Amino acid sequence: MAATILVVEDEPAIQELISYSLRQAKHTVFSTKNAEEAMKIINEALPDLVLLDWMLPGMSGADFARMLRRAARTKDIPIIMLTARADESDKVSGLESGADDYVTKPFSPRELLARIKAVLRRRAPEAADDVVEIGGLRLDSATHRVTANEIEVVLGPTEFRLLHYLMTHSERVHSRSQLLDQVWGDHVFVEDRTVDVHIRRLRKALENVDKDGLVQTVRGSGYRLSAGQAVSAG
Amino acid sequence: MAATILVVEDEPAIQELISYSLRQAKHTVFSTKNAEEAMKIINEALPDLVLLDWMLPGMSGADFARMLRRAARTKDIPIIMLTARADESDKVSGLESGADDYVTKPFSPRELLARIKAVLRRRAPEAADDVVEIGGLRLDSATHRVTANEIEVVLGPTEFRLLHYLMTHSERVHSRSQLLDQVWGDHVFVEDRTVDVHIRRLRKALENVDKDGLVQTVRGSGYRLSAGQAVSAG
DNA sequence: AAACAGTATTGCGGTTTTGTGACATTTGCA
DNA sequence: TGCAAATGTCACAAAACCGCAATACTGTTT
Repeated sequence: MAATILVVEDEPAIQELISYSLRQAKHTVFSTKNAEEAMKIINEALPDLVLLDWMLPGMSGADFARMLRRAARTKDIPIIMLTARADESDKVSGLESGADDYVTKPFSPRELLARIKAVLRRRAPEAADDVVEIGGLRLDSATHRVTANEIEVVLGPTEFRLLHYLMTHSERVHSRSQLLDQVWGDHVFVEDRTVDVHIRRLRKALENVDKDGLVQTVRGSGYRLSAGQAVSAG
Repeated sequence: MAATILVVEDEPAIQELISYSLRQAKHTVFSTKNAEEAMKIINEALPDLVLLDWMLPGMSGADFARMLRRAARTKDIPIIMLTARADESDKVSGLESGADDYVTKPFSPRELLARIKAVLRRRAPEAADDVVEIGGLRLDSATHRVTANEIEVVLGPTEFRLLHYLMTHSERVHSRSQLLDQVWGDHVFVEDRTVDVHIRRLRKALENVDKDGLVQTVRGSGYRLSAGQAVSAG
């Protein structure tokens, strides 16, 4: 959800407003007043999206958009054009130049954010309908369901993600820290012990379909999901 | 089968005839005399199809079609061109400009409707199905009716579209944003939470026929319509 | 066997996400 | 013009979740 956005807008006031609200929404913002500088920034690192003013000193926004569209490296970056209300033909040429959407000034920060969200979502590859199946347990991310023998296992969001990760990386041992990074997200400050709790919740839910044995503890290392059962001698 | 159609035609008589027969066929119609106005309408919300007169005052139909094809947001809208006579070169250029089909004047409303149906079907293979039935709930988009066990369920327009979408894309989880895009429209700006309210209204209506369990909440992800029950062991 | 270190369980307070009913507007029509 | 249906937002209640920490276990090491 949080993305890196390049804002190309010469009016300081609008520039300020946009940057502020984008940052407020957890996005990372780079901003410039003209196309030339924007180009430099893009050369450094590709943003996830470009907010481009239609009227710019020097190279116009439309021309800049077209340029981005022509270069292989930048042609897939979503572009949202900022146009002045008045003339409709601007919108037309704006979109023709390759923009994914446009927002007419004046606009509310809220609207801008909604548009950004929509464009980013549209660009994101349709979540592949991936279905994983291991040891008689089946997880379908499209329908967001986990079943075993036709019986559904009800899981909370975190347990679902955790199981998803374990299933797509089965047979391997994952330390608690690794799980926190992969399942909770990078740089999240949560106790290692919390993983235990979620593993516990996951196992409990799997007990209902007799599949709790799939989640195994590897003492001193972490956890592992494995179809091969852990046999305790004894 | 009911669709939203934008008619761009400058001759009042023909305009009238077309609008009348389209509405008769349950389509929603927007109409204008020229490309410029048409652009404004499209900026508001995308129609499912555009009926475009080849000859238009100002920007020509062909140019307008090309323009639509170039813009990312509109390039997938089906276009049917209305040409003055069976002039081969017109047809050719018409199709070249990006039209999906063409109809030569004079034409019968019947022929026009057939072409429209064909084009829409080609574009949306799955939406062509007029009747959907899931979990004992039956929705007929032709008669705009929803029934369960012979009993009719009364729904408002939005709830109807929402249910229709969910039924034609059942089992899958849809986020609120996705639902807004699909059910409300491409360029509308409303709160995510609004979806909740309509889901609520939909469920309430379905309660009358004991089918409200079909609409399920997937916490953290969105909603899903499913015939399968969530069986959670205690 | 006692001391340890690593795990399993549970209960709980605090949050976040949903469900709901009420309300202000807008829209279509009578 | 006035009414009724349809809609988008709110504010508050209800649920579902989370992460933590205290406590109970388990397997190892000395």
